[in-house]
Amino acid sequence: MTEPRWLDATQQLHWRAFVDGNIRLTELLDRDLKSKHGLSLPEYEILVRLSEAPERRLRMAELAANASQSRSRLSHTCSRLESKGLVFRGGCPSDKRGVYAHLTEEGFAALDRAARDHVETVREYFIDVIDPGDLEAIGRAFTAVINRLNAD
Amino acid sequence: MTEPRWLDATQQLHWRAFVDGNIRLTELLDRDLKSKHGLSLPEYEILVRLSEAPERRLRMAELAANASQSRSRLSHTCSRLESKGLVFRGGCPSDKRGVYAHLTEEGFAALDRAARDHVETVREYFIDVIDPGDLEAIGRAFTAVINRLNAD
DNA sequence: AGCCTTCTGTTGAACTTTCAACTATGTGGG
DNA sequence: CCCACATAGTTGAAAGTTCAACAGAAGGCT
Repeated sequence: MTEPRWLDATQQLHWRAFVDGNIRLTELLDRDLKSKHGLSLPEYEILVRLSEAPERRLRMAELAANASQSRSRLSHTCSRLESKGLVFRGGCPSDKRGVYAHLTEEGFAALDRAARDHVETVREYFIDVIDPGDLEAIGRAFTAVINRLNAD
Repeated sequence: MTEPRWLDATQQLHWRAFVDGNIRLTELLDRDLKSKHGLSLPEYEILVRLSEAPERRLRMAELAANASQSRSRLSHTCSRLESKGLVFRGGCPSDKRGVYAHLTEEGFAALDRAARDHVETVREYFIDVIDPGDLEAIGRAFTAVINRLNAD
């Protein structure tokens, strides 16, 4: 067993700031959406992906991949969203195994309402408190992380 | 109702890269710890805080605050860690309501083992794939976020 | 065709987190 | 001292997530 390459003091400081800030920011955004719109952050993310898809519908597998959720989890979450009337599921003609999740009109309206508040909160606690250059750095860095993850 | 200040295209790109990369990175780290050491990321975080505290013990409330968990959640998580023998709870002499969570020797050893793998994974998927300057930017940015959150 | 393997999505059970009480102790004011 | 009120931590049930197993359909091979 070789000695691991521990982070140096500065790296550690930055990493920990990220871990802490990230947890707390995520929690805040989740609470904010829940209290104002009855949507959890993962639910919100699903609605966003659907709203951006052609015809506002996506196959379950693709939606799961876009939202970085397991299929099982998406299945459960979709059932909840369906019972709220924000989403409905329809079959896929070309592949009888397939299922399309569609955003309903009501779902689109709910997303629109939620997004208006959400963006305001994201600004208030993130965008507006950091340096524009640092935002670019974050975008660059996490794009690199995604590429690294995709390389597996 | 005023029109919200939507993010511009570039801000949106960076923010989304962060949201996606962050989810996937967190998931990877969690899975990695679980499969190799049977610890979830939140459990790991708790052990880390305890290991750094004087005498490797902290009051429940303080531990909850450090690890950004609710008291209730910490209580449940601690029970699990206790049943694994990694933590034990003892009373507080000066405040009879109080409870100290202590890291056991076994807990410390388990944390040490886990940390060696964890740091390697953090490097592999984060530290080593991003620019050192971007890491600084991330540290700076999330420190600002934390300060903003604390201002409430 | 028949068979075997892979892929899609769902299901139910186990586990974790959240939420709303609740107990017990501390604190400050009359 | 006594009371009301705040604080520490726990609890159990509800809600959400993970995990393993499953049914049905597609694809490929002989």
